[in-house]
Amino acid sequence: MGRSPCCEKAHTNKGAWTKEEDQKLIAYIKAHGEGCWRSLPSAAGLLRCGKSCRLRWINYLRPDLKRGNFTEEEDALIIKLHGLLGNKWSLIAGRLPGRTDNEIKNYWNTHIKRKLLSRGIDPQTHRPTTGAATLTAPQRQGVFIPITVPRDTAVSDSADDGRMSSDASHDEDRDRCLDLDLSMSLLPHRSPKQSPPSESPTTSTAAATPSTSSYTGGICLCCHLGFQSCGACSGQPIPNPHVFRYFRPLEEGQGID
DNA sequence: AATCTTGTCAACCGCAATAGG
DNA sequence: GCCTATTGCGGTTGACAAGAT
Repeated sequence: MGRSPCCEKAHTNKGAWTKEEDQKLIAYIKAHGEGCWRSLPSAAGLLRCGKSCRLRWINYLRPDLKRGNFTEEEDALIIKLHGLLGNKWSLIAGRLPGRTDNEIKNYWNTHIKRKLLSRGIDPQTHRPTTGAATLTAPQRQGVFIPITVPRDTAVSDSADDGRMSSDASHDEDRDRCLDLDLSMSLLPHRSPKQSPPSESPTTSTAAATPSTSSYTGGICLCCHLGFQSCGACSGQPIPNPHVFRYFRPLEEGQGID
């Protein structure tokens, strides 16, 4: 039998949205807010399924969308995040204010993929296309990251209010280990009323903002995932008690451009 | 000018995760 | 704990535009 369709397909429009439909959707959401996508179409007088309305709003009509070309900084950030997260477009989008997962996915498939290939980098594994035949499981899962971000790219600082650690550590470790400082909350997202904005100086994005807890130490993502001796954390707790941190040692001869 | 090819991106589809009863 | 409804995500498609022939 299978599951029932998300909506009565016989009575819904498909394809490109008209201006009238857009206006109805915008007006409804302005009046009632987001959510209840299932019942929204009928309530808003739209012959669309809820899914379609949600997608239209999120990808096109939301007022906080940036639109326009991606900057070099965004490019670099997407590449870095893809290297860590793989095709988790919504997670990547969460780190790029004003960008949607769909937009990033499209941009990746049409621009960045080609860009990486032209540089001789496999866009899936983020490794040089030559000699990348045998990959370990962690590598296939995107744990290994290519070093494709130019040293002078200001991603870490400008795009992320200083959370990316590019300061201070201009020692040997800086050349040996790329600290992406990609923090993921271990705990449920805290609603704004519970979290004074100034409370978490080390986390900028709302989605990554951990709540206070009794956690006593951060966790290296490699160790958490069970990869033995990642080398970067040496099993030591990470100062920020609420985050995973990912480190990837550079390989011999592999440098930051 | 007409046709073909390629690139772009909005939208759809199916599945998985989550919420609620 | 189970079942169903709903939401969210990622892969894919198809319409349209731009460029090439």
